Formats: sequence, C-alpha cells, structure tokens
Amino acid sequence: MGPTMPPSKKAQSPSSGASASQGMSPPYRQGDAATAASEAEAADLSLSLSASFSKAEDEELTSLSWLHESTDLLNSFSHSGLRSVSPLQDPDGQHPRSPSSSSPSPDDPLLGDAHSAYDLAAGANRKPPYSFSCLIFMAIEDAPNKRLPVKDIYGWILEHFPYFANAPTGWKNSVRHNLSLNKCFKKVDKDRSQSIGKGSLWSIDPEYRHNLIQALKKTPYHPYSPGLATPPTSPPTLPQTFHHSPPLWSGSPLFRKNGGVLLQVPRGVIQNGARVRSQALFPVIRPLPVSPVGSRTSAIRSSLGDYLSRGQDSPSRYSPPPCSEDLQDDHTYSTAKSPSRLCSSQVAAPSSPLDDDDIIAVEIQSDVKPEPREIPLDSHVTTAAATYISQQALRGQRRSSGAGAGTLAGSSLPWTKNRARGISDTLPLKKRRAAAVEKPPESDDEEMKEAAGSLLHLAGVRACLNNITNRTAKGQKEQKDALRN
DNA sequence: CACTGAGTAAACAAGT
DNA sequence: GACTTGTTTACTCAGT
Repeated sequence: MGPTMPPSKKAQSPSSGASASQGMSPPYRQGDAATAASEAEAADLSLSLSASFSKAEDEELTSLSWLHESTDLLNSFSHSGLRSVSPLQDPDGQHPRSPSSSSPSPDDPLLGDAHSAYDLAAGANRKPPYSFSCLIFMAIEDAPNKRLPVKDIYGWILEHFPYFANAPTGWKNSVRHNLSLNKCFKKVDKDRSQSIGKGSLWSIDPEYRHNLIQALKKTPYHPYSPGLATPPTSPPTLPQTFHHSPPLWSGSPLFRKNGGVLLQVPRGVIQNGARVRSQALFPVIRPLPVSPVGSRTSAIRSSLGDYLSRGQDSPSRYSPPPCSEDLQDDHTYSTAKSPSRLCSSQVAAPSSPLDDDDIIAVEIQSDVKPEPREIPLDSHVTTAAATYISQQALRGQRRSSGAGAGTLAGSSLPWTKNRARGISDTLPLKKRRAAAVEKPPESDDEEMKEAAGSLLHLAGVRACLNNITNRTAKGQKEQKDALRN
C-alpha cells in the first residue's frame, strides 16, 4: 500500500454509488452469428419470446445466475471474435472493422459488416467487450467464495479471454488499478488459514454489486448489439445500450435454451436497425432484456401477451405504460448516451401496423415538446416498441436540456473509490428532476419500458432512413391534425 | 469546450 | 534483489 493512500479511500461512503452507477462499457461491437435467420423465424419470434420469458422467469435468473449458469458462455464469447470498437482498445485500430474481415457486400453493407465482424478465429485477438471492472466482477463472481486474489483474477481473465494472453502486460496493471480505484471491489482480510501468499482477497462490495451487475448487463455483446451493424461509414459513436439483461449472444445459455431463436433476426432487421441507429432515431437495438428480475420478465411477457391476445390488427389498442420522467434514477445505467430518447404517454399507430414500409407514427405526449416520429418497425410488436422509442426520445430531450455530458448524465463513477463525489455531483439528473417536476414512481414503468425495448429489439427495428427524415415533418402535421379531430 | 468514463503507463511502497 | 501486490497520479481518448 502506498504511503500516500488517503485513509478515506476505502472508507468512503458508498451512498453515491447506490444512486448513480455509471456506464462502464464503451461501445463495443461484436460479430454476427445469426446470419441465416429467416423472415419466417422472425415471425415466430414473439411466440418464442413468450416461452423464453417463461423459462427465464421460472428459473428466476437472479443476479448473475445467468453468468454462473455456464462458464462456456464466457468461453464462447472469448473465442467468438467479439470485438471492441473502442479505438483505444480495439487491436484493429480506430476503425471498428477488422482489417482481416471481409469487406461487406455492396448489396448488403450493413449485414456484410456484421458478418465480417464475426470472426470466429479472431477471438484471441479481440479484446472482450467488457470493461476491466466487469471482468473483475465476473471473475470474482465466478469464484466459489466470491473472493479472489489478484493472481486468480488474472487467471480467470486469461482463462476466459485468451486475448489477454498475448496482450501487453499492462492489462494486469489495469486490473489492479481497477481493484484499487473502484469502490465496487474491496479487499477481504486474508484468512490466515489460507496460504494464498501475499496480497489480499478481493471481493465485491455488496453495496455496489448491483452497479456491477448493471454495468455487465448493459454491455452490448450479442450479434445485434448496436455497435454490430454499424455501417462502415457511420460515425464511431455508438450510443451505449443499457441492458438489464443477461447476455443473449449465441453463447448465452438462455439463447441456447430457446434454440437460438432469440437472436435470430432477419437480415433486414439488422440492416435497418443499424440504419436507424445511425440516424440517432433508434439509438440502440437492445438485446432481449430477459431480466433477472422476475417482475421484469413478467412485464415483458405481459406486454407481449397483451399484444398476442389482441392480434396484429389492433396494435393501437395497446396501452403503453405511463412514461417515466427519467430512467436513470432507478437504474443508474442510463442510456444517456443515446442521442434520442422518448417518453410517450400515447402511441399512435396506423390501422395497419405493417404498411409497405413498416412505418408507424409515434406521438409523444408528455411534459416535453411533442416530437412525433415515424418509427419503422419490422414486426408486429410495434406498439410496445413504439413506446420504448418514444421513451428514448424523451430521454434524449431531457438529457439535452440538462446535465451535459453523456454517460450517465454527468454522474461520475460514484463507485470509484477516489473519485467519489457528493450527491450533488453524482446526480445531476436528480437535481434536474427535482427542479423540474415531481414525478410518479417509475419502477413498474421501468419494467414496461424495458419490456417495450426488448420487444422492439426482438421484433427488429426496421428503419428506413429516408422515410424517417422525409416523413417526420409530415407525420407531425398529421398527428396534430388527428389530435385536433 | 468542458466534462466524464475508461484504459494505460508509470512511480512508489510494501510484502513475499 | 526480484517479483508481486496495492495505491496513486497523470495522461489520452471517445463520447456527449
């Protein structure tokens, strides 16, 4: 221990961390595995979803049970060529595309990009899409006693992520740096009966465990994560997704349990979803948030069941949940990086949810300026998805109106030991909210938002760039007229 | 432009 | 003395 270590380092109150956990993972992309999914399969998504949710809920995937469920989940990942788009970390350099990857098809640039990103042979050369905090967290969580010495943390990382075997040794320094810096990790008094040599055992601070779980969950890891389908010409800025879901990439146990259907999205979905995201209309295509929380899966299933029971011909009857003021309060892993967030209290859908362009209009009625948008959707789960979309837009509006910088809306890693700040510093959103309006409880709302988001993701967000841009103004006018009538 | 998160490098001290 | 562990600082970069 350094002589200059401030005594407050380990003794800092974790209060701030409980309220404003941070986004930890830079945007990452990963390879595409489900390349051959058919449209017909996508059509069955909703049905499969229902079963998936049932399974998830029945199994009550609490906490990181999904992580423990199968270590080959991580192995699959580490060998699957999932790649980072972080210019700093991606061994490919600043361009997210691997030089070894094949060029995207001219006819299908987005999918081609997705395909090329998936390099099964490059796993050991790809940095895992987890921050060191997440890696450490997973390592410790994977330990029987939930505590590990640094050496074993190294070993776990090396075991599961061969990338580090050949990586510069600095990553160990980074691990130690994270352990020391991150309040989520705390040293455990070494049991003298244990001869682990020098050093301490590291464990997860229970008070921050949730933060780490959230950070881990939000890591976009599966082939349809936002970063994946980024067209080569799109800017490198990838809005961060905040998933409250276990990894549903191809190695995910949950994925396998459901025959892989969860990730099987038609090609068009990928393409257009990315297109939408590149337009900052759909900042994210969220992985299916099969949440560890049973209530959340219930909410998802409920919303889906609602839709299924109504049929596709009446999506407009779907009653979206009341919008929330801010999603960032409850789960601090906000999607603050998402450029557009919406909160809708009403979703107006066309009589036919699947018109030629699969476009629906979303109208936002909230305390913020309505911003009707035409949301291209791929499938019939349009209303729930539209709800999510609108919520995203509202978020964006709120964010733009308040606390500046993006990730986590200015909250600054409250779990970071020597960066802990006061509440006023870590919760700018709360401050804004307090200054704005009192808001209703949003726990249930959160569930529904995530449900909507997952439905959106699973349905596959199909966006037509031109349609969006060209129809926005028109849609606004039409919706205003409709309201008047 | 300022701020933040994350990664990295480096220095240093202490323990083994 | 070499190595490991732990802490801290400083810096860069991406994103907003």
